[in-house]
Amino acid sequence: MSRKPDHLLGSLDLLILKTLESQPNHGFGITLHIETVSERLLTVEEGSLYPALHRLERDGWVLGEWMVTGNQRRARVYKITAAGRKRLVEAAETWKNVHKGVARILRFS
Amino acid sequence: MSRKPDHLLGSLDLLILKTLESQPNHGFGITLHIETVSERLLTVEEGSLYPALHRLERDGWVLGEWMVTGNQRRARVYKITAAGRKRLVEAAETWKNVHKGVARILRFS
DNA sequence: TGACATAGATATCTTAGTGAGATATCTTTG
DNA sequence: CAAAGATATCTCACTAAGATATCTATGTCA
Repeated sequence: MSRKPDHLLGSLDLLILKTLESQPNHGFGITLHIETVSERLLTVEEGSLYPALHRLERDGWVLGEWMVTGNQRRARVYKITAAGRKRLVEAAETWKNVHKGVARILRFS
Repeated sequence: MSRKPDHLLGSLDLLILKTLESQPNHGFGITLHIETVSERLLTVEEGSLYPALHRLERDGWVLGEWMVTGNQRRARVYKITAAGRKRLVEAAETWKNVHKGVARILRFS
């Protein structure tokens, strides 16, 4: 299957926020979640994911902290913030509207 | 209504090709078509549209020529090419798959 | 005449996403 | 034990799309 560039079509922030809605998770876990739940329709490159997480944290939509575990493995766990939840609602709304708009074009052109 | 950057989410090429599928049209007409058929859910900025048309022409998906009319008004009319039709099918497929993937995340997270 | 719609172009800017490479630890298996 | 593969994060260089803003010009209508 040829992987097209830009195949996430600007929905990565939405996907991350939605993934964190129900529970905190770390970057790698978020990737797995998105790929699993989408049944491999979506893939997430590390080079897209980590910058996206940093952006989301910078903008206050998520809060990350280094996980403290028994072992030495480092993992940065992200929680969605209150602002992030509002942002999620907004982003989902936008996404649905764009989808609706595009669907209308695909049907009636 | 606040206009978000990138609100077309990478779907502009698809929208243009789909618009041209049934009949040739010029840039301004394409804009009107997309905005009308989407019932104003989508808007197309000139600064996005014309570069997109030039890209599509450069890549051979559409063919443009200056319309010859009785008056002095210039308009460049674009037709979709055979390659463009294939590209359209592909792009619509990709779009549907991404949509399906995102929808799964939005439902089951 | 002035306003507005039609029609097209482009320069600059920001941003997202990719690809590639780097680092490091943990687990499994030969 | 050693190698391989999975887990986990990060960053740099690059490309490309889309937004904003501005410009030109014509046609129409009040």
